[in-house]
Amino acid sequence: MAETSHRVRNPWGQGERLRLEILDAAARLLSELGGEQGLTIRGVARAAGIAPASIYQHFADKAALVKGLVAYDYEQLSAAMTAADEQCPPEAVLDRVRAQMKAYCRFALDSPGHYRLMLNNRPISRSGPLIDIVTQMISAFERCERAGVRLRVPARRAAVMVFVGAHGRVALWHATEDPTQEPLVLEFVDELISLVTE
Amino acid sequence: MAETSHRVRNPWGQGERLRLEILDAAARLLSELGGEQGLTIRGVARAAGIAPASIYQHFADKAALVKGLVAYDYEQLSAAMTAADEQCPPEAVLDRVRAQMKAYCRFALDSPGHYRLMLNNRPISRSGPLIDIVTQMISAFERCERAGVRLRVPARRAAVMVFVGAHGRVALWHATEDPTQEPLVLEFVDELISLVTE
DNA sequence: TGTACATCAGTGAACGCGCGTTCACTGATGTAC
DNA sequence: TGTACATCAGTGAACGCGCGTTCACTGATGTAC
Repeated sequence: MAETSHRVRNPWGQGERLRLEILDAAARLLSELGGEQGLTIRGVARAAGIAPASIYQHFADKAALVKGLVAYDYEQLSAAMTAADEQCPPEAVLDRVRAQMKAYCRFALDSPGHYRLMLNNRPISRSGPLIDIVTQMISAFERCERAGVRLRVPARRAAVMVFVGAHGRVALWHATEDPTQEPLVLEFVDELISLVTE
Repeated sequence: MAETSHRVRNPWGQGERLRLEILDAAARLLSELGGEQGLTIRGVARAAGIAPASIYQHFADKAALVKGLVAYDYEQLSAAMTAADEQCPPEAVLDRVRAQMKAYCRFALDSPGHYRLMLNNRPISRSGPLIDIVTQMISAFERCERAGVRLRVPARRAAVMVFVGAHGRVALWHATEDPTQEPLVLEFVDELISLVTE
């Protein structure tokens, strides 16, 4: 655990680097622990190889650190979904919906601790990163409709149902962590999408 | 907080009563806090008006206390669903499905702390109280099929999709705790059911 | 060019707190003889 | 009937621990003159 050699401090004027090192260490810790309960200032400091007091130069308190970590995670998730979308041929509109939702699930499956943290910090008001993701899915379904795909419910409802269903599925998977069920989670997305389309 | 008068001890031979008093106090505490983080041995002892050490006469350790509380909660949830089922005329098969799922959601809406605790303690293996609930929903959908209700997917899949969707919806509601959205959660159940039926 | 000082990155040691758990105990109520 | 003892319900005080946070500090690197 303890570093054998001491950390070399960042060069003059580069103090901001430590902020990222701290977030990185916190992210690693959260992945290892799989939950918020062990995510402590002292633990992060140990993981980053610094003194606990050093964290306070970059984050006002523990809440600010967690908030920073959540924002950091939402960026990753959002980027992964966009990348999955762009991987598809632009005219394969339903595949683009599928790819984005599966990227969402992939993130949740690969980083359960992160996902739980993101969703347990009262993230939903009338706006916010999670709402942005839902909005993105709504757009994707509207694109389907414009391309002639028949939906059994309005695009907005379809997006919400698929998103909510996918969240329910990954949340239940988190409750088991049974690796053999992992492919079933992604199949569930296909089922959901085929239920809202004709 | 502190009791003004001292608790009167249970009569000779009735020591087991305290077990229930402890579970009751823990349940109350969990409702007030809305989360596991403040559910401590010392907190429960305070809420029950006893000394922390007294808890160890009935529970081996904190984990055993939490386990006891979860079992206690599953009994309540299961009973509520059965009661809702029996409230309906036996031949109103779809209403019975709706009533049971809505009772499930009611519990989750009214007792977020309890619901989260129940679902975050790795409750899902090949058997267990949550699986029993899903099985009960599968039976309810099979009953619908036998009564001539047309399902768009097999009864088993329909039950899983509705259950997973409902869980997703309440879990997202927990992330907001916006009371104005509470009726929407129950409407979502109707939407889910109408999606899997024709 | 030297030198005094400001600024920077980061730390060591301490604080008070609440936690889970243990252990020897207290005092009331039952039972054996 | 009394009395010694067992059993019961429950406790007080202490333990060691890890936590979040504070504060005065150290030592290196820059800047003003």
